[in-house]
Amino acid sequence: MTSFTIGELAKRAGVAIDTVRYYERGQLLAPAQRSASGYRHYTQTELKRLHFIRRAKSLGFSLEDIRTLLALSDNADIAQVKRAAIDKLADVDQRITELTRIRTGLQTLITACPGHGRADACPILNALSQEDLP
Amino acid sequence: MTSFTIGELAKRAGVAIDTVRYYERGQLLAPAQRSASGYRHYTQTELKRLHFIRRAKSLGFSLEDIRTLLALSDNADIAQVKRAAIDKLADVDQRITELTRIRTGLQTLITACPGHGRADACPILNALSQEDLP
DNA sequence: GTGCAGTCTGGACCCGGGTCCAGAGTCAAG
DNA sequence: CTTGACTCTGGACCCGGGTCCAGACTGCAC
Repeated sequence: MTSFTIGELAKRAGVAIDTVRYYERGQLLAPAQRSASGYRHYTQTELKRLHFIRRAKSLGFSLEDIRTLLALSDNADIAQVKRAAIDKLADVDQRITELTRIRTGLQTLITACPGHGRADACPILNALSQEDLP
Repeated sequence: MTSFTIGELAKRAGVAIDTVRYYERGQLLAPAQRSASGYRHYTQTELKRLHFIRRAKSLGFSLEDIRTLLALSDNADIAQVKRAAIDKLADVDQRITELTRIRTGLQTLITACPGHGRADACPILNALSQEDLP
């Protein structure tokens, strides 16, 4: 089985070497082996695992979330993996809803603001200085 | 005009006293006055401002973002206010777009996952292990 | 066998957003 | 006037998620 060094691994995954070691400290990713001299050696398995970590992170999972996902996937507990994903989706939906609400508010204010004239004619100033936003 | 102490303010806004002082250090919120002995005194105006800060924070704005939003209300130049609001709107749109991308990814995986059976039938685990990362 | 790139370790540092603490001063009830 | 709760300041510390050393060792090519 071909193996490669930490530099190779990092390069193939597009992350920094320090990040790989950081993940190792955080129990997310261990090298398949160590050489006699202490060099870390990785295989496709670890590369996939690292890809998994990066992919999950890009989907908004924290490293803590990912630790959990990895533990589940090591157990092949599909039901729990699906539940974790559903929870995360609910999270994301919540954030989108909130942002959409503020977006609407901002849009309304911008549309109503003439962009010139007296300060008390500016709905943006009025809304921010006096009112609770939604 | 009724005023209250930092403890009152913190309690009414549901934040820690230290957080109020932290916001003050970060130029987000200053007391209306200081007593002769140095005690901070706040009014409804500051309470509203603090509520605004917490709301904006809960929506995912950084304190830096919030500083900008709040600066709008201190600014007499309506054209500049409007421009800043438009910038902020673009920010919000960007966040929504990013979150929507994440949401779509998650939704697709969840829909395709049977939630039971063999691990290699779980698209969540499989997708997270793929090498064709976005 | 030497030179240079790569790797090792431990620890410091960064940023954002707080949180906690010590020691001193203040306010108000009893 | 005392006592207990509150507040003041400056600075240390925490967490997450890295990033960057220094100094020593290793591996490979020439």
